[in-house]
Amino acid sequence: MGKLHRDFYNRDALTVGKELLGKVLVHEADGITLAAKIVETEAYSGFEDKAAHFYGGKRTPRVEVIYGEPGFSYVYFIYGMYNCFNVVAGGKNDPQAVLIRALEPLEGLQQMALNRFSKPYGELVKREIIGLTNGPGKLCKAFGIDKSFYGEDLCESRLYLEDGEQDAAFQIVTAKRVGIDYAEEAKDFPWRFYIKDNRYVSVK
DNA sequence: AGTATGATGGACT
DNA sequence: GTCCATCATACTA
Repeated sequence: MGKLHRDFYNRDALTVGKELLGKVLVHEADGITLAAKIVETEAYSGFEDKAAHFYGGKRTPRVEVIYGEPGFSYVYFIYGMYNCFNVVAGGKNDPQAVLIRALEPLEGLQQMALNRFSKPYGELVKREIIGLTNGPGKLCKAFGIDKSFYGEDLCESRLYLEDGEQDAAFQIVTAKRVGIDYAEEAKDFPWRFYIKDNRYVSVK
């Protein structure tokens, strides 16, 4: 069960987005390990993607990390309340990113419950259990991912990705991306990927 | 089931 | 001042 290394990320976002399904996101925080399987992703790819924060080659401090080496984290703050976590793909000066949209918790459920709802896992009702990590803002809260994780090297830090179980036989569903109605023709690009029938997927 | 609405603040023009 | 790669809650049915 190895940590994913730089070459994995050094491809276009559509490929990386698909292949990230079934992989495991791990955060080692203060002696507590949080781990969860990636079940939903979205690709943001290239200068022509009107939904992407780097559309048209826009290059501001916020998106700078996306123009750098692959395998780093791009975290952004949205709607005044939430953080979203992306993996930088593609090569240098080739902007590609994969938004992690949903996870299936594997380890550290107690801490995730505390992070999300400020109460122990045993007190969660069913919809809260699903709600731990079934959205991009939710999973960041559960994993304790905030702006301080901007630019983390996922190949070298407390936050990383590793291979999933080998028996992960699943079907990949391809769908439109979520929350980008402003993006004209790009809003219909089929660049969202999720594991069919997984209950943690945010939008079916 | 679905639809609507308000929260809340940083990035950018 | 405007725009968000969202979410929780409050409705209607």
